Amino acid sequence: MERYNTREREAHWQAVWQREAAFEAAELPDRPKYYVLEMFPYPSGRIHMGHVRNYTIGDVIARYKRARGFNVLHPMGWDAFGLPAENAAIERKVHPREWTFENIATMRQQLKSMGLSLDWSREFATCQPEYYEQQQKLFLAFLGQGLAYRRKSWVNWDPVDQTVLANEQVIDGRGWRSGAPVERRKLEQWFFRITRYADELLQAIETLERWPEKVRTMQRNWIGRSTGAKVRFRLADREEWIEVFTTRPDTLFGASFLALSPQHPLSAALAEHSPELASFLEECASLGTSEAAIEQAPKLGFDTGLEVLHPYLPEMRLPVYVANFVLVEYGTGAIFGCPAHDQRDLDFARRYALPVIPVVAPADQDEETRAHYVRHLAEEASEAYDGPGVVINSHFLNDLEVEAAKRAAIERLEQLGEGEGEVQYRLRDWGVSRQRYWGCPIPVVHCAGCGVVPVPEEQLPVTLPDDIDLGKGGNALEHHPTWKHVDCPECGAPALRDCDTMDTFVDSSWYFARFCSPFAEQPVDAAAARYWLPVDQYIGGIEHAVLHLLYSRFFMRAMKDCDLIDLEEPFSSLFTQGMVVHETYADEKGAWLSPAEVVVGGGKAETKDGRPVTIGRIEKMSKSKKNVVDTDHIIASYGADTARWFMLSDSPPDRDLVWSEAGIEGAWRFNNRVWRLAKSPERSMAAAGTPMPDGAKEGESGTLLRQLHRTVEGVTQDLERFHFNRAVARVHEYVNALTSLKAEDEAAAWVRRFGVETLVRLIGPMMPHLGEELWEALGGEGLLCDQPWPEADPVFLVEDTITLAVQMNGKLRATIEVPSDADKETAERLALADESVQRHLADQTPRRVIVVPGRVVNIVV
RNA sequence: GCCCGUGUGGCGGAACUGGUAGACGCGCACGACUCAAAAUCGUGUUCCUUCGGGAGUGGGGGUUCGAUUCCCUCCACGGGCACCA
Repeated sequence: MERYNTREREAHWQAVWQREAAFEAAELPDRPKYYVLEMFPYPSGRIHMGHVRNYTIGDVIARYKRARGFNVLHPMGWDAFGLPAENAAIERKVHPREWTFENIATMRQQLKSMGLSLDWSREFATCQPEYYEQQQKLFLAFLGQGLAYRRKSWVNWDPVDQTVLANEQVIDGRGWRSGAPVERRKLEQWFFRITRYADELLQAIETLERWPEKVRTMQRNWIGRSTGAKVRFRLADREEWIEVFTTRPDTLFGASFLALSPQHPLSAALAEHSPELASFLEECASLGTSEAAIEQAPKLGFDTGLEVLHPYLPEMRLPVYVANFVLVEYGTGAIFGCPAHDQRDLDFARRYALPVIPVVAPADQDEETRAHYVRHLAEEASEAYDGPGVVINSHFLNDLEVEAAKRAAIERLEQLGEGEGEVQYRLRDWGVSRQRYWGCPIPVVHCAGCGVVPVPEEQLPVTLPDDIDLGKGGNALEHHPTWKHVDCPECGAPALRDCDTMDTFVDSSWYFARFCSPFAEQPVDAAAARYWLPVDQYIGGIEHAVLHLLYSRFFMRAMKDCDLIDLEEPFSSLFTQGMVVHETYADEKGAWLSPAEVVVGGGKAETKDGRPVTIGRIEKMSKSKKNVVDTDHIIASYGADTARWFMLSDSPPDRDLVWSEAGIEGAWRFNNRVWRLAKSPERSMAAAGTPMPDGAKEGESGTLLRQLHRTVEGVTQDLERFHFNRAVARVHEYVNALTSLKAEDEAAAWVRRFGVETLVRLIGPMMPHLGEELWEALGGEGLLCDQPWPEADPVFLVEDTITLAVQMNGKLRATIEVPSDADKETAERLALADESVQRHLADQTPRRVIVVPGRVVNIVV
């Protein structure tokens, strides 16, 4: 039997699409646009199954929207700066640029073999000077607006590699590469003022209706808005104040101490005159920052000997501690401790024998219970009470509910001038400086006389030097003999370039906007951006739920404030797909085995030479567990369409997809089945373009026609809702019906031909190569990718008769055929007349009959 | 600890707004074709059953004529955040 040669035919159609420039987009103002984008890949080496899934989903949407008449933009590029390139350079002695572009070449080829409807004419890599020049312009624009600024900040410092580490690069308090204990250092760093938009970014989450609720929640939590008060505690004996932030001003009368962060400026100042404090601060700095270390670390403090005055009770004095659990980054870096109603404060108070003063009690306690509650909490409890209730022991706040007490407390603070209501965010400004070579250079010069001087626009781009020695560790740009030495653009005196590069998240925060006009002389061309943006459908992994997606939202606002774009929200609809996972295999010694080394069948597995294999957990594909399936191998064996079909068929796209050999085999069978169905001559010959014969609506042909239109309707709905697995199931059902159409008359021949043509149109977005192949075989005009989407004819969506379920007391007893327009009385009469119903009814009289037209008849006895 | 998800056959999963649970696929079994195998096609496949039925969507309870769907509660798994004052 003739077989479908995927390798040859898929390559053929890819070449045709390329030759015809089928997917190159242009701005066509009279047509509705649709911008679909998948998160662009980091060129790490090769495409993995996660990419295949991501780009398959995006391509289905792109091709479907194109068929629906949209002017589709579907571009691709490379997130090409980053640490792995530098590591490869060190390990393999290749230049990061060379390594990166080799990977890009490989991965581009792999993506092309998937048959994606991408506009390759817009391709760029973020490491190209043409791209990062524009990014440097953005940086300078931000600088001009006060959105980029410089300040000293605490960083994770790797003393061996001589570099700053991101939080994610610190594992159990040690540098991820050097293994050396990480130090806290204060360095001059560049920041983007994302906090300026904290409230706006939070508010606007409500408008992102087509984003997953999960992502919206994560962003809300990340921004972390909390309302409370700033309170000034005056130091006894000095005209100085310590500011604290609290969300519980209602518990101020329960305060028994103040605590400063070890990094609080006052802590450092005091340590200058106190060796004991200095050594305590050192101890705090050396403590691990890992989760485990934090969990186990006791609450330690150092009594500074200072005292502050209570803002409401000037006669009351509170001791000031430095405490290891107070974060410098949040609030003011200082807290007041209310042990009765905060667990951490209670732990601390018990350790240092500080007073515990209950000031909130659960409402509706009788006198005795309350007395017991207060005594217990004050004297022995190890758990603080942070529940609701009424305020006690608190002068003017007494008997108020907690929320009312907060308002009253703030009001009094403001009257006294000792504080005011305030909103705090967890969100901090975005530190973008990286002491790395392979990134976008920060376009400023440091001049002894003029300070920080922006590089003038005509001198951009500030390009990375090629002759670089990455072997020395630390910042290679810093070590470069000549690169950093320039004349100050303002005064002409010898000056130094900023040797830091930008965080790679900067590169990905605006690339989607650049795709609208990838070769423009400014970051974005206003007309192109106005036409294409926002991205209508963005697709990617949940791992970017916060950083990338939040930074991009920030960037659009920042660019808007620089008059570079007129947009706030970059992505109107977001879809986060699940991971591709696979069984893990281990041999008798516990060593991991790759799927290629294992033969699986009937729930058992062994190696190819017959040794026993243990089937382990299903996990994300990873090199370390060896449960990786090679994409090239799959595409070479089964073709891209089969891989795509399988990606869509088994699981809903937002859940994890279990890759299985059996699953891909099933998709392969279906691929061939459709090919044979459409290729068999008796099905494709007759009836092209002729009007529907009279008899087609009757009998077997009529049944198939109705199913055809139902399928079109259903698949359309499914694709709109990202229910690809259901669309696949529907197409399966439809193919089953189409194959079993037995009639041989003229009407059947016509329906068969029309049925196959419709099938080809429906599978086009999902299996595009096979679609083109069969479109051609059917004698279709032009390319399938330019054909309109089939329309369901409502006439065929209504049935003459419907099946009605008949229940007795909610249990199914029969099904009956009734005319689809039958009224309640008819349905009830037919149901009661049913033989099976009569048998179950015996002598009983129905007490009640509920008829839901079109659904069910329930007889209650 | 707090905040989200998710629990349905041997497996992946369907079931729109409370109305025939298990669509479709995988796997398995049997059959057809074949000298044989592969491929292909067909039939069956939730469990129990005395073949009348009965049970069943993580467990328990509730609302309803009727619950996978709504409410309460507990359990398991997954994810996010986490000394955030």
